[in-house]
Amino acid sequence: MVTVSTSPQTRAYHHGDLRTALVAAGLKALETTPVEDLSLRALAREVGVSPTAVYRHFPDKQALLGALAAEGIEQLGQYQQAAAAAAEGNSDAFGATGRAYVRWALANPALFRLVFGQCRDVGPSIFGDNLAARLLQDKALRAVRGDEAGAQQLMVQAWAVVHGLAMLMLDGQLPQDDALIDRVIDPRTLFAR
Amino acid sequence: MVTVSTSPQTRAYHHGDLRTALVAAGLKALETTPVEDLSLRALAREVGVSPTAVYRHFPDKQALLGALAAEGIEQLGQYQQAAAAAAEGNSDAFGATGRAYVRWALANPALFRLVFGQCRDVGPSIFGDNLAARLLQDKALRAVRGDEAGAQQLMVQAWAVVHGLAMLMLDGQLPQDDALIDRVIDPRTLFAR
DNA sequence: GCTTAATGTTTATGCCGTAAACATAGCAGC
DNA sequence: GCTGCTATGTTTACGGCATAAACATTAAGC
Repeated sequence: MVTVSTSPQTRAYHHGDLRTALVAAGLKALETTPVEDLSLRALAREVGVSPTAVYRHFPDKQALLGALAAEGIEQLGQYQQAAAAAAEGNSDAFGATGRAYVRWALANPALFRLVFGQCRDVGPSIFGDNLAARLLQDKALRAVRGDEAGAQQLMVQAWAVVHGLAMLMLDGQLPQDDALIDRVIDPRTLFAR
Repeated sequence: MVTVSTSPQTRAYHHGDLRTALVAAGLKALETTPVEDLSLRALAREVGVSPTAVYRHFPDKQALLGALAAEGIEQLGQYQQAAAAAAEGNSDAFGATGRAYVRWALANPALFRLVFGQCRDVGPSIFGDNLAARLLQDKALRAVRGDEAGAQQLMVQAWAVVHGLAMLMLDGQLPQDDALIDRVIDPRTLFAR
């Protein structure tokens, strides 16, 4: 059979960079679709490839989700870093990174859920070498002026507050009210030190 | 056709109380199975009924999950109330209910997730007439000695901490360490008032 | 240029949720 | 006591899913 270009753009048999395309499509889909509604077939369709082509680049669905989660935690870290930089010198720079955490979650609900919910056997814990984790550690250590044990406690407490607030808002248990975020992550009432 | 008892127990065409049996089977399944692996067909199989019999009692899967969630929030409230009663007069009765929240979550991971994660259009927010919500409100109000605005803030902060801690532990981001729960929910360092 | 490995496709299996049509049986009124 | 209605199950069917296996195409190295 002669490979005549009958259509405007002849579809190449090989995609070129399917893996990247799939991750991009996944991230885009998560902007409007909850993670549990994400399907490999839909992604493949979106990218213009057969339903099982995915398996040439990911052993299974979990692996693809893991790649998306890795992108997510990276983006979260960068968003927090920007907020921290903007609040540099501010009396509550620590709080600023916490508020950024919650705001990023609200802006990227599905991806946020994926990052922290799908990590059963996928990615390492946030206490890896990712930006968000390093920010948390740095800020906490600074807040307690070097007290190691105190920093450890503060870190977990702070993480719990912002994570819990984000989750409750995402799950509709609390209104997604920006002012409420400020009222909860309030340095005057939150921690006693 | 004669209805002869050929088998030890003749299976009645009608189950008797299928709805209750399904909920019970669902709760039992959630003890060992994550909520996303729960299937109507498996539940029907468990109860000994055809795959579609479920639809005589629930319009769809979400409705069944909603019924399970309702059971869950009820159980959580009772567990917290027991803990609160045990800590009555204790200087940190408020903290006791918070620690109970986290411990119940760790003991019932799938059900806890269902209660707070599946409520998109299922159940009302926890701020309904359930026990857990009332406990939170009472304890917070007492902690601030009647200050309404302060109680509101404290309530959300406290809920966020315990919910975040529970989630992070369930998702493997923090070790499920009982001592860590005590260190996080620590009245001396958690809130400044 | 031929071989080979990488990358896609086709086909198939066995789950799933759920809709529609049909079967059974308890019960209400005569 | 018979009749018919309604609640409750069953059967059958559909389309979608993840994934496995066999096959096709193409790019890259010798």
